[in-house]
Amino acid sequence: MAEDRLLTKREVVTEFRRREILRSAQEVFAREGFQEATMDKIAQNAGVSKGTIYLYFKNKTDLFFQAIDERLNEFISLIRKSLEGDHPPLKKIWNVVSTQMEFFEDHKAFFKVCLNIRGGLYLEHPQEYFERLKEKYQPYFNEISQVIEQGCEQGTFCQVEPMKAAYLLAEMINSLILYRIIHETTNPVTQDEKLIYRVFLKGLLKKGAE
Amino acid sequence: MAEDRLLTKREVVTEFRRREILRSAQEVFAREGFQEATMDKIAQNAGVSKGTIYLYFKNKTDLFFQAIDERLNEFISLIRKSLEGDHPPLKKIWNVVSTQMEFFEDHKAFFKVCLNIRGGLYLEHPQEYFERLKEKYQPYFNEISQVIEQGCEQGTFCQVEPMKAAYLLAEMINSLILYRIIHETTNPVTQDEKLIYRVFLKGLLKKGAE
DNA sequence: AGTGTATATGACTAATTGGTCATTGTAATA
DNA sequence: TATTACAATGACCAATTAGTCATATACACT
Repeated sequence: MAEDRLLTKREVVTEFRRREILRSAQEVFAREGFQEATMDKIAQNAGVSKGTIYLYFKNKTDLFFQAIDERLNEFISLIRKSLEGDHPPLKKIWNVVSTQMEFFEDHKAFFKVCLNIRGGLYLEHPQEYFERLKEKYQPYFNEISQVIEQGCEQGTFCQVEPMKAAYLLAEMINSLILYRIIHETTNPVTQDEKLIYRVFLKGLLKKGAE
Repeated sequence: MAEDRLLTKREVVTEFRRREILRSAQEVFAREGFQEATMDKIAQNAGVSKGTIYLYFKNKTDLFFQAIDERLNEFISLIRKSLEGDHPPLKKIWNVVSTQMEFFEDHKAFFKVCLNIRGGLYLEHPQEYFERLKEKYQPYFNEISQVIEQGCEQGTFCQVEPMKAAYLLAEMINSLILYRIIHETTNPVTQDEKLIYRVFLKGLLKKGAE
């Protein structure tokens, strides 16, 4: 922003509205899924009228993906942060596992939506939106796959396609989240983190390497 | 069936219709997802009129879940078969991996739908349907978890919660299927199978065990 | 062949809901 | 305070579609 004059009241309200609608949308979509979440419900939940939503968002699909987008940004930046610095691959993998587990634990409702749309498997939306999501996810997989590649080069891990291994890891984490949701587990996630860490890493470890 | 007299023409047609509608539904749901698949499309695709569908199925949701149910039966029975006989856990795990990979490879479209509804994460359907699906999946997880338990007892695997490990394995397989769908891979699945087998098993193997 | 019964049809209905727009309200500015 | 420009509203419209039902058709049985 070039100017940093005080915002007028109108600008403040505008920004507030936008965020309030997004927040409401995240809530309702997470609770009811895309189809059942009507614009009226979202509007009411946000304390605005339906027409107002259309001043801020092009249409329902647009609102849906912007709602997801916001959370996804948060997630990606957390992962990024957990990979900062110069640590050995083993340590970094551990960071990914625990960061993701804890984020999803904190946002179970969001996660439900996310699982449904990941990979563009959730039909009934224009392809382009999925393309954008895929791009958005890309850095996540890239970073993990880089870590794995490092491990390979250093001789810690045995030879694997790093990108595939990254997918493996991501879904191993998802699987235990799923388990927790289905079985309504509320135990601390620590044990699950350790399980993944151990299986994944021992699976990749080169004989003799530590 | 107590009697095995010849079926009348009417009974033959009736059975044929039912199967044809189911097949059509599987096709359209897989291609378009639940919402976009209209009863008219399914009817047209099956070569019957819309009203006819309602003679065989209660409503759209019912048709949807019956369509899934049929395929799921097929899948479960394949897995069952692959676990028959008295083989060591390592061999059995291998059988699960390759059976599932190949089944999903042959039914990618179905798999898309399945991923979306697994675990009841696909909202906008009555809960009871998910409960039934969950039950249906249960034997799959049970069998795998038994194999793992065996491995633990025999001292091949290290101590893990067998059910969680079963979830892990299932999702590891899913992850590579997902990878194949997203990247439109058509390579033979063999390599992917080996990757899973190796990571999962080496991850579980007890030190010193083979 | 004739008759009764079960099945098939598709025009129609009712309900839902995304999106619009004329009207009303409100903040910024002179 | 008066004026203007923009924001908010919600009744309304158009489109979609699951499900129905009166009518038509085809089969089974005598």
